[in-house]
Amino acid sequence: MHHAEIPCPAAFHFRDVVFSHGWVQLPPHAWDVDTETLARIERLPDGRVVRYSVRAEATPQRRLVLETDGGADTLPLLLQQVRWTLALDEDFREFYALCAAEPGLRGAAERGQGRILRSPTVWEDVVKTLFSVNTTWGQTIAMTRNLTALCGEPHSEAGRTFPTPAAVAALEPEELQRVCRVGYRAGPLSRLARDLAEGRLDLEALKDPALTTEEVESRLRALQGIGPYAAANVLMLLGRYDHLPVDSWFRKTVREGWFEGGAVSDRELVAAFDRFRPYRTLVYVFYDWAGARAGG
DNA sequence: GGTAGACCTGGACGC
DNA sequence: GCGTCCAGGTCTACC
Repeated sequence: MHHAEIPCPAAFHFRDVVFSHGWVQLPPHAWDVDTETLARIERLPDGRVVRYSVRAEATPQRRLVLETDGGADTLPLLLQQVRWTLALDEDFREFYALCAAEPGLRGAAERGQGRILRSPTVWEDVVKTLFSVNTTWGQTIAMTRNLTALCGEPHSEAGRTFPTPAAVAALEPEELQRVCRVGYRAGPLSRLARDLAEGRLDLEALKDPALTTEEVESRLRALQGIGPYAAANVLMLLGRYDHLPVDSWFRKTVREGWFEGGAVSDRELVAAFDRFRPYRTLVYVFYDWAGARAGG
C-alpha cells in the first residue's frame, strides 16, 4: 500500500464535499462510515485497475491522506485526480464575500463550503446526470450499479471501475436497456459512448477554463438527452456556477424556502436568484433551506 | 415561444 | 392483485 498527503485549503471539511450532493452513493464511489473514507476503483490510462481511498486527518482538517494498492508510480496521477474530484484548486473567496451579506449562507462561508464532489471524467458525470433525469434517485443508483456491473473492469478484491466509453460502445442499446434497466436512456447513452470511443467527441475538452460558459453549455446541450436541467448540473460539476438546475427538487425547495410553498412560476423562482450572480448554483446547493422554512 | 404528449422503469398509492 | 400516477426532464410536433 502506498500513500501520499495532500494539504487542505483553509476551512476545509472533507465530509461536506463528499456529501455535497448524491454522487457519493453512486459506484464506483464508496463511503466507509466507520473510517469516514471515500474509496474508488479506477482504471489507469495504462490499463491497470487500482483501488484508492481518501480520508481527512482529524480536526482541524489540514491534510488529506491518499492510499492506493497501485504502485508508487500511480500516486502522481491519483493525486491529480483527487484534486479535481474534490475541487481542491478552486477559489471560493468571491462566493464567501457574497455569503457574508446573506443569513442563509453564513454557515456555508464559515465552513468553507462550495466544493462539490465530481467524477474524474466528464463522461462519467454526463452519464450519471443522464441517469438522474426523469426518474427516482433509487433508480439512478440502480442504473449506475447495473452499468458498472455489466461492463466496468473488475478489481482483484472487490468492486469495478466506471465503464469506459469503449466498453459501453461495444454493447447494443437493446442490451443496455434490458440488463441495466436504463429505459429510453439506452439510445442517448450508446450514442454518447460511440461518439467518444470513435473520436467524434471530446468531453474532457470541456474542462478547459478558456472556453466560455455559453460554449460549454452549447456543447452539452448538443448531446442527446441533455436538456437545460442536465446541462446546468454538468456545468456545476465543471466549476461553472451560474446556470440553475431547475428540476422538481429545485421547485419544491425554493417554493418552500422563499415563497411559503405557494404556486410560483419557474421564471419567478429563477429570478429570485438574480442577486446572486454569478454564483446562483452554489447559493441553491449550499443555502440553509431548513432555516428558511423554519422562518429564519 | 409555449404547450401537449410520449417516453423506460418501478415504487407508492388507492381501490 | 391491479391500474394509475409520477419521480431530481427531454424531445418533437403543433399552434
